[in-house]
Amino acid sequence: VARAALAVIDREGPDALSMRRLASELGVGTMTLYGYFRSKADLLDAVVDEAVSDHGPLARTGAWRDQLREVVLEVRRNLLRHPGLARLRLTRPILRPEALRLTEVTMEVLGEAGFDRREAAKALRLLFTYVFGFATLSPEEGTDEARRESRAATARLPAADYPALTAASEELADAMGGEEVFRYGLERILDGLEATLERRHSGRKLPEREARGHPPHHRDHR
Amino acid sequence: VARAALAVIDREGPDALSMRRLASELGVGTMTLYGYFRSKADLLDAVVDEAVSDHGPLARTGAWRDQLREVVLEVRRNLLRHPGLARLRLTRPILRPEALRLTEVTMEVLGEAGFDRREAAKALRLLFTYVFGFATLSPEEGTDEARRESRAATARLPAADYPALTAASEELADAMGGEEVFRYGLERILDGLEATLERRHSGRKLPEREARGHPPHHRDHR
DNA sequence: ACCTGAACACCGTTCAAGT
DNA sequence: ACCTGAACACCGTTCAAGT
Repeated sequence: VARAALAVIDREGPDALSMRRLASELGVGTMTLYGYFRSKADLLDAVVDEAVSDHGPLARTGAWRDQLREVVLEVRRNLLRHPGLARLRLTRPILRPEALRLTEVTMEVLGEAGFDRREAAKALRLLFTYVFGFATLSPEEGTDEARRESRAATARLPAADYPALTAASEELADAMGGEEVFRYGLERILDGLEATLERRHSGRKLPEREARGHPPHHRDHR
Repeated sequence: VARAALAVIDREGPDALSMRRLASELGVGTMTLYGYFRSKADLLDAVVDEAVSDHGPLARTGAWRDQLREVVLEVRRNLLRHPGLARLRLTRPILRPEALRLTEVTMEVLGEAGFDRREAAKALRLLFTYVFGFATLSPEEGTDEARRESRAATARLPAADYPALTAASEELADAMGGEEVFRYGLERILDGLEATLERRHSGRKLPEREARGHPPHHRDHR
């Protein structure tokens, strides 16, 4: 039942999915669907679950950095498989056991790498925020148009007031999406996690202020 | 005109804004709005522009890392000022000159730090993906509920199959949102950018494969 | 010209009536 | 019990008629 809804979304986008549309697609009365799902939100939850559950097994070999990359790329592949769902998933947290396998593996890897539970949870959030954010901010299907719009917008700017943007017009358009841009950001995040870990291993702990979430040298503007 | 729409969204959320609703709010006929905007999408563009334009001036002092943090926090403050708009902004690229001031400053800072244009564009994308992703994935208003749901979900899991998640149940709930979690991720990203820069300064260039977007040791699974 | 009510083609959901 | 058509309270937008 949810699979039919997923098919509609994959084919025509999430806006095309209506209860009436889906019902006629299935050859039943509209209200019949309410026998299976209490509301449309319920139905969408089921669709997301359906889509999330079909990820492959994860090879747990190699250094922690390689394993983290593997898990993030698996999440990304999952998101790209059903592009129309990325935005829906932003507001529907991952809660089902099958989907939490990826979270579990990530937490295990982070733990083995040397992060304590508190930091591992935050590192996990960073990684997932990035994959989900990138998938919705830079959807694969919209990249070409985003590039055109970016180029047009930077071309219109007065070079005197916007020297950096006009000079980097082409590079900015390129960076509107695509696998290479995604990979660059991911490696930087992994670099960042590695740096914290090295700092810890070398005996130097984080300064107390930052450990509490106050980055050094930061003046609060409120 | 757009300001009235923004007020409705701020007050009752983006779903409450309809052409009919806004028209009656303004005491005019529904179709009068179509004299100002060609469609609802047009109206929403104007609303986003309205909201984006009200950011303060940026102090450009300090090390590049501090400046980048400042700019990212300014974008975040902007997003938090109109929480209902975060999701809308995901699909509406920043194109208006005023909004591009922040982009310009970011590119300038990255350039002065030592990134070439190509890399600066990708670093910019990473930073913006993170703020926007965090704002939509972990909205301030939804954090409490997300924490409850997270706790409930991890509590339901069999500890034998999910050792890391059940052990870190509390930490994971804490990491569902909030300023400290945001800051942690931001500092990691800045660490990552710093690491690339240091690698470059020390004369060691990125290995050719990674420079082209192929991270080292990665086996493509497709 | 400018504004707008009626109408059209849709929604999600409630409710009561069908089998 | 299970299914569902009609109805309700909404949408965005077109079109033609009002001033």
